[in-house]
Amino acid sequence: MSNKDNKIEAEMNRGFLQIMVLLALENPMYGYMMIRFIENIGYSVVENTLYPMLRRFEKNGWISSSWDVKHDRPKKYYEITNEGKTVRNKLLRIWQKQNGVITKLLEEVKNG
Amino acid sequence: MSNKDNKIEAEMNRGFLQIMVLLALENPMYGYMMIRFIENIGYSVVENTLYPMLRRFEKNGWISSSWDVKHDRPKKYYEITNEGKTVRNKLLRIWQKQNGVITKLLEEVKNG
DNA sequence: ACTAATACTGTTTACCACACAGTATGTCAA
DNA sequence: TTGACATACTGTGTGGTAAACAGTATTAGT
Repeated sequence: MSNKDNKIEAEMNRGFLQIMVLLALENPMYGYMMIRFIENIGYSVVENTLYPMLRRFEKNGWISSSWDVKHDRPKKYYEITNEGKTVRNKLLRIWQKQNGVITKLLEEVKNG
Repeated sequence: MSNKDNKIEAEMNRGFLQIMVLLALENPMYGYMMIRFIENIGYSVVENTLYPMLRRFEKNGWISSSWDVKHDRPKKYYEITNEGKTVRNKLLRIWQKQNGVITKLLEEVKNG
């Protein structure tokens, strides 16, 4: 059951995580930093989800990266591109539409 | 590109569609009826997404079904179960949490 | 020296949205 | 009366992604 619950949450993360990451990368950030950033705002992502996602987004041209090798360990900073912003806005519009549908249906459920 | 966009929307539907269907099935409905119902509230699902989903949910015990063979074509009516309502509420809590995160991040983006 | 935190890469699995394909009945206009 | 369209469902295959599992290497604290 806890197993099935994890599956549910994984499904819920699809779509949402993409928006969250694209919004977060309005400010440059590297992977590990983002994991903690996300925890600070009350959510969580695991490494094995976030890192492949960042590589995928870069491949898509939605974000760009640059290595910071000046301070201690090398850090790969990512930042959203203009194309990424376009995608982000598109995703946000879909999200808001979906949120409207949910709100509407919820009201109907409440009002019997 | 339009191809990639479709993929994005497919991803956005994961999670959301589950909530929408579980909310809609507060009132008994059969598949085809739900497709039109969803269109009426300003969204859309294709048959090949909805029908397998309904079968899956029934297998999970989230919804139950019964055939209506009295009127013209046979219709498979589905309805949410108590277990389904528990799942639905869980999904809604996740959705609202995610919505909170997005709202928060959006404000930060707007405020520079 | 050892442990934990930091910061990343690589491979594999399970699941799902949707495309593609098919079956069968009911309705209505030319 | 036939042919198109709506209704109502089932079945199979594909591609993309979250997350499990696994590994590498550096730095900080004890």
